[in-house]
Amino acid sequence: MNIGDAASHSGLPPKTIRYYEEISLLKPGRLPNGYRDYSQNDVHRLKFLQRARGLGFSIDECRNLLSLYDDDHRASADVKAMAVEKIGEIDAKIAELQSLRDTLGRLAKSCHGDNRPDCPIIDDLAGN
Amino acid sequence: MNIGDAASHSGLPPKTIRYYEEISLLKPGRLPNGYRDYSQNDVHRLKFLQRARGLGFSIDECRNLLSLYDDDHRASADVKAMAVEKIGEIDAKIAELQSLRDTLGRLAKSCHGDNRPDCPIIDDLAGN
DNA sequence: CTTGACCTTCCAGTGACTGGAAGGGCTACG
DNA sequence: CGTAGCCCTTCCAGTCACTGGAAGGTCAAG
Repeated sequence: MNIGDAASHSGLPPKTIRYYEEISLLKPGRLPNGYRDYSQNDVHRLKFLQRARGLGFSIDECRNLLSLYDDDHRASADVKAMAVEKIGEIDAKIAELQSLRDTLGRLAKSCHGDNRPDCPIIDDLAGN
Repeated sequence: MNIGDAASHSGLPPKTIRYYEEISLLKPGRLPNGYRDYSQNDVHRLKFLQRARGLGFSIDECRNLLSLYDDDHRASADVKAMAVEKIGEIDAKIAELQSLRDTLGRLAKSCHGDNRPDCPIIDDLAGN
């Protein structure tokens, strides 16, 4: 299967797929004309990567997940530990964004938002 | 004021301050020995940038905010519009993370997390 | 005079792609 | 057989917002 087909089957752009190969996340075969040739297994890996990236795992984490995926004897606890840690990170990020949102919301609410120049948002940013 | 003092007053590392100068967010004076010399106004701009970046504004948005900050006659509506747009982006990001969190939480909960190899998290990533 | 902290510039790397140029391959149509 | 148009290849550069490090100049204290 050509890279274009692998792209449409996996939901990843060709550029990204080549990049994943460059950083050794998969190694498709090659046809005599030099074109990459993707097997069903390669496409599975690509879909796996697409989902894991979509869930917020970094490339390095994906590499770990793939090696767990490849290892039939791994303990599910290893995978669960990664998921739980990632959940913690996501929760922290949500809390941080929530606090930003609250601050900005408060500022926006206190700003009359008309043609006059005085603006509590700018005042706050300026430290007043 | 030296860059080190500007750094401690603004809460930004010297490297970042030099970078901000490189991308024309401020232009401190120079002493005869070549050292950068930061005025009170420069330090205000740096603090302003530190707060705005902390609120999640991009560098380009900060550039806009600074030009609004510099313009005594700008309408507060202009600033409010940026804040409101940013709030929308933050809300969207929070919703996205929340959905990731829910998915991961569901997967982690369904995984027994023991020494056995079968793992619903990996199965889900693999598309099963 | 030396030590150590500070400053300077410049170059390179991060993460995860993305865009574009230059060139070769493949298929269909006239 | 030529060519048009799409797909493929590699390689280089750019993104964003810094960050690290090397090589060297400056300054104050002891």
